Amino acid sequence: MAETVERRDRKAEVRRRILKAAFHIVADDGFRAAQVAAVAAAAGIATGTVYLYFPSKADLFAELFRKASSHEVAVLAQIAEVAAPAGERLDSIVRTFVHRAVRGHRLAYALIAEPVAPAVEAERIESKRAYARVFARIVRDGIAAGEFPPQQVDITAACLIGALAEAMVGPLTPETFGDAAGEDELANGIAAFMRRAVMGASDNVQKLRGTA
Amino acid sequence: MAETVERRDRKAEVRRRILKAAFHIVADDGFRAAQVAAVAAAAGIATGTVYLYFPSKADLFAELFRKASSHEVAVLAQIAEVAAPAGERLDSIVRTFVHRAVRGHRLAYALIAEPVAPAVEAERIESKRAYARVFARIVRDGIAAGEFPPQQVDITAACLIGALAEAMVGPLTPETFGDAAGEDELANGIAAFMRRAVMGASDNVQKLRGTA
DNA sequence: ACAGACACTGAATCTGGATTCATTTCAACA
DNA sequence: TGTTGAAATGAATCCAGATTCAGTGTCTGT
Repeated sequence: MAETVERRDRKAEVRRRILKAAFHIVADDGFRAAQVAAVAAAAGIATGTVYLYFPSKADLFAELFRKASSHEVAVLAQIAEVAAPAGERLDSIVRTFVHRAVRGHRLAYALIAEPVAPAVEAERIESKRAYARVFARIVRDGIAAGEFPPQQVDITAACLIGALAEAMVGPLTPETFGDAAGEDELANGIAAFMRRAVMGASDNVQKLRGTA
Repeated sequence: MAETVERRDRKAEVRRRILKAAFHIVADDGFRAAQVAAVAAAAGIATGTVYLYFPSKADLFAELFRKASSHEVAVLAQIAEVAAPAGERLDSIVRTFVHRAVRGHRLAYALIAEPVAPAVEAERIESKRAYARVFARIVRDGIAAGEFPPQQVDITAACLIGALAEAMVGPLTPETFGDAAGEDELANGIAAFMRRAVMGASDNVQKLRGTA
């Protein structure tokens, strides 16, 4: 008979191992390579065993996606909390996002743009909302501080994550990765776009202020 | 025998009928509802007949996607050619895009965000490039006219189409369509975002200029 | 009116994985 | 060491559709 601790730990450990194996497959070769049999093999268990820990493939990968993307969001959310002008925080976020995406380009592509099963797509949509909340907070702060002009915060936030994602899709696409401009140029371009988009100003306003 | 004009016309007509039937299915219920058998039934032919006109389902829907999306792009491209300040042209484009998307929301969702087969996804990527070219042209004109500040045009263009698409995904999602703000508010919000993003100014600069 | 050639039909086949489950192995307790 | 329930196995099964093709019309030119 016997139930506890040792066994519970062992089960938890196997579960973690499955998620880890699945993560590595996705981070290396994307969701396209992520069959249940491949995950099981990578985890060193039999195919059927996966189903003792997850009700279905969709559940497994939805959980995986949620964990991976919420980690990414958390990294950015931390930056968003720093005590600094909103414009600077936005800048840091873009740079961090681009840097991490380029470094782990296959994973980034999987999280941002790779076709996935509907249940996983639902997690992606939720993750975009989470990113949008991070942006929304910064924009609200910026408006409150008089740094940004008044605007429809939720729309701005959706536009910002959309802009960031789309600007990265090209450069991250596995078949053509590496073709495009360098990371810095890309980050600068996106950051400049975003600065203008939220401030309606940046350099321009500086210039005008100076001129005035 | 006989490669008659009559026959050729008839074949072309059947081909058109298949595409039209497929289009209606996608426009009504999305790609998810678009099985070959359903298309055949809607076109009033047998399943196998579809394969006399298209080498595979993927080819059929790739062509369909290409036609539908290039029509949308053409509509916007026409607006982009009008002789008017770049800022105004951008505004018209957003309004037209939002209006058409809301009116045909199921189709818009299918073209913008619905999960599709890889071959169709490739067409979506190409269509995004086409949208980006329309934006790029306007941005270039705006810079040349001194209306917009210098910027990395290709990045701006990618960001613009990303922003536009992402801002529409929420409102267009079939399950929640109709929940969100009205069309005008949405279009205004997006247009304002884009104006700021390309001009780094809009109202703000006006204000500052007036103040100076 | 007939022979080909061509076009259409739709039930049967094929396919790539996900999922199941009868069987085997393991681990804890007597 | 034997018994028992839990855990693991992986080959067999299932599945949803795409694709095929042998059989059946339909048209064309003579």
